[in-house]
Amino acid sequence: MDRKSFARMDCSVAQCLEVVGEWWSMLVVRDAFLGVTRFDDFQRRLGISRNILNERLNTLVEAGVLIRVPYSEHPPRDDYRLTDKGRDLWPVLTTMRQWGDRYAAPSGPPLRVTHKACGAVTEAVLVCSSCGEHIRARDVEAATSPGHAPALIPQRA
Amino acid sequence: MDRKSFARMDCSVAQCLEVVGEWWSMLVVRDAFLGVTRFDDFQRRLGISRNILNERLNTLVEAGVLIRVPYSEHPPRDDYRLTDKGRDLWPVLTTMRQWGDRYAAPSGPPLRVTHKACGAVTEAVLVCSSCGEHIRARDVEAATSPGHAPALIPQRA
DNA sequence: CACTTGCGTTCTATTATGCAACTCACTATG
DNA sequence: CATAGTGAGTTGCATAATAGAACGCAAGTG
Repeated sequence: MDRKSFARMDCSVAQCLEVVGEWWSMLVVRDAFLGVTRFDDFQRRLGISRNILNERLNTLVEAGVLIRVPYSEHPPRDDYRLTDKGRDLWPVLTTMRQWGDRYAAPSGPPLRVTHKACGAVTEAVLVCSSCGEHIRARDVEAATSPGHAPALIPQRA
Repeated sequence: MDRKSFARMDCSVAQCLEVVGEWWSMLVVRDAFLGVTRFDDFQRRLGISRNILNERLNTLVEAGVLIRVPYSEHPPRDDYRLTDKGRDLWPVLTTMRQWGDRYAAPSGPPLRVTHKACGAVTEAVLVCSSCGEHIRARDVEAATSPGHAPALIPQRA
C-alpha cells in the first residue's frame, strides 16, 4: 500500500510533516544547519544508505528546503544548501533538540548553543508575539479560522 | 531491512525523532493537544488505519508521551492523555504549525491561536533564555559539550 | 436476539528501507 | 600510462512497514 499523504489535510502541522516528516529528512536538515553540503558528507555522518539519501535530497530540493549550488563544472557536482524556507525550519529543529536534551540525553546535551549577541549559552524560549510573555500549551486556545472546517477542533466533553 | 534506529545517535534531535518521528505520530500528538482521547476519535479524524493507530498509540504510551486512563471497567477502555513529557512537545508542534502556516497554507492558517493572558491572536516567537532577544539560526553558534564527540560538528571550509 | 459501539487483531498487497554492488566522470598516484 | 581513489548517484534484492479491509469480542441498546 501507498503511504497515505498528509498533503490534503487542512492542517499546517501535516503540511510541515509532508515536507520534513519522512525518516531521515529532519536529520539531513540538521546537518545542513551544521554546515554539511556534500552528498558524501551527509552519507558518512548519517550512516544512511546512498539511495535513500539521494531520494531525500531530491525531495528536499523539490520542496524548496534545499537548493543545489554547482561547485564543479566538469564532473557536474553540487553543494546542497539551505534556502530561506529551509532556514526557517530552525525553530522546529531547535525545539526538537531541546525536548531531546530534556528527556533523552542521559549524559547531558550533546551540543551547547551560544547566542552570539549576548555570549551566553542559550535555550530558545517561546514567547507570545503580542505581549512577550512565555507561552505553553495551557496558555493558549485554538479556534478555526474563517473558511476552515470547524471540525478541526473536536467538541470537548 | 529494518529501518535504522536513531536511538544510538548522540543527538537530541535524533532522540526526539525516535519518539515522534514516525509517520502519523506527530499528528496523533496534535490531536491529543486538541482534546482527542478515544481510539475511534483519533481514527476517524486522522483517517489512519486501525492497526497503525494501535501501534502508534502503544509506542507513544511506552515512550511516556501518552498515558492510558481507564474510563470503563467492564469493557476495559482507556482514554489516551498527554503526560507532562507529551505536553512539552507543544513547542515542537507549534513551530511546525507556524512553518506550515507560512509556507503551505494557501488559504491562510487553518487555526487561530489566542494567548489567554493577553487576549491577542498570537504567534510563538523564539527568544534567548539569557537576554530575551529574538533568535534565529544565524544568531547562534554550536559547540560540542565536554564528553561528546567533536565530530558532531563538521569542519567548516 | 439482532444491532451498534469501541477497540483491537489478523491478513494481504503494495511500498519503503537498507545494503551491497555497479556505473560514470574525473583526479591523484606510482 | 596504468591503476587506484573520489564524488555522486543507480540498480537489484531481501526484509520491514503501511494501508485497507475483514474478523473477533465484549458490552450496551432496541
